[in-house]
Amino acid sequence: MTVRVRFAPSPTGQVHIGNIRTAIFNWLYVRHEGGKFLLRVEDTDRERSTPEALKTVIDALDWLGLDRDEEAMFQSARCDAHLEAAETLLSKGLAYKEDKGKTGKGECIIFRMPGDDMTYHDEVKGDLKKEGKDLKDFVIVRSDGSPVFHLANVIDDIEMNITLIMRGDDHVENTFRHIALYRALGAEIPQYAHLPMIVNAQGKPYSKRDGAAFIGEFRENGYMADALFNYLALLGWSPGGDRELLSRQEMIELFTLDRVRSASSQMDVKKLGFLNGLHLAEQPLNKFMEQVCEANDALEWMNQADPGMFRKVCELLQSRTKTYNQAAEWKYFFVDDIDYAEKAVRKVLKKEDRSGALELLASRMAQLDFSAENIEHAIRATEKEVELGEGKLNQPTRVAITGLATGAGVYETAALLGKERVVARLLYAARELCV
RNA sequence: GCGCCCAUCGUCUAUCGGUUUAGGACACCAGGUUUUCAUCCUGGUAAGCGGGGUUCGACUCCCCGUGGGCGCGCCA
Repeated sequence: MTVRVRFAPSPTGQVHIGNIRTAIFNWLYVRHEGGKFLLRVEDTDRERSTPEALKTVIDALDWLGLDRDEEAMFQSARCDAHLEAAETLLSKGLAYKEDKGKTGKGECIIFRMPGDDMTYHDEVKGDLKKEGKDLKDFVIVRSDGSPVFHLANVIDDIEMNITLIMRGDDHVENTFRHIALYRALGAEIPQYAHLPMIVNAQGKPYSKRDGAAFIGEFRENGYMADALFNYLALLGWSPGGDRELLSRQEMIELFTLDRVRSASSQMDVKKLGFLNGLHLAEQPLNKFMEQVCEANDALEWMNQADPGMFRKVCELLQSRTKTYNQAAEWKYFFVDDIDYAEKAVRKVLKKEDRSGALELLASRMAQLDFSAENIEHAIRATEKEVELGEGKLNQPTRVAITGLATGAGVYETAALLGKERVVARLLYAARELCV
């Protein structure tokens, strides 16, 4: 029998990293096994399940490359099937009607737990058992006639022929109920695998209060899909050995459930950032450029940037970029009116007056055949002339021509900027900023 | 309260009873390279929650304790 797994989100808003991590593990597992990855939209909450929320889910899956193998199932369309199953259980005496008096709407349908002790094997947590006395009957159809999660979930998993259910471990206790339902319905019981939670520094479930928690936020913050995928895959799973930077293909080959941990793990944004830098640097230049543009499409100057120049800037800065959003700093390459980082100006230009040196440098630069090598010589010569130590004029030059204290190599940066801009900025800095 | 689950450096993890002075990565610290910036390189600090067993031998198995998480809805 071919392996079939599903990702079953409720489209009620943003997609949490814990949820998407569950999707990633399901996907990795099924791609490793050569089975089918399916999507079931649990949209029974008609109030909160909006088309926008559904689109958010789809976008998140697509962004991360979690491709599905069949059309999605919508739970809201399955109500009749759920109710029919409830009737079957009722007719077999496996469920009963009762007015628990909580809603004032009359009787609901309650599933009768067999009362036996139950055990099942969890693919990540091992053998789990629960005593019969702790397994209580539960409502499967509300008194208003709507099916409850447990029923809908199981019926749909049966319909979709799901062979392994991988989900968050907050569902561990539900599993006993679900298995009882499977048995009552005479369906083959799937395998189960429960994934530990992603927690914050306090050990509590990681939430938006702890930082970026939704997949859309990471995307907006300039992270790469491959890096987030890699990072999240490593949260609770390890291929063994010392491997961390992994391609999707490698992860597929290496992914097995017996290497999934059953202890919760803490989100570490710094490590994600590190991994992101690695993945970013590995990209082909064209791909990198494309992504930078996409991530910064709100920046007017970038949209209007000369393509040739933009390419050169990307080439120069790719290796030192951690997130796509950092490209917002590259503005000084493309506009005449640049922003100066106040702190850099104060520390590098004002603290010790470099106006004379910069003025002199500007006049030397103006005569130059403008190559990185010649620029370096010009800076060296200027330092000598004004009796500054070697290298002392590098930072002032950088701040003067870029407005920032960090960037690519200053000679290359100046060369790329072009003589006209460099000279103008040096003069401006010497006359206006050094005082 | 009851039930279930979990427990290795600050963090993510390796270790599937013995090749271990517990390895790697992030972070941090110190040097070096870069006559600048970012990288990069080298080194360092840093862990088996406590107590009992089992065993020739335990981080690894068992029990108790402690701590944390989850569950106990006509939510999903």
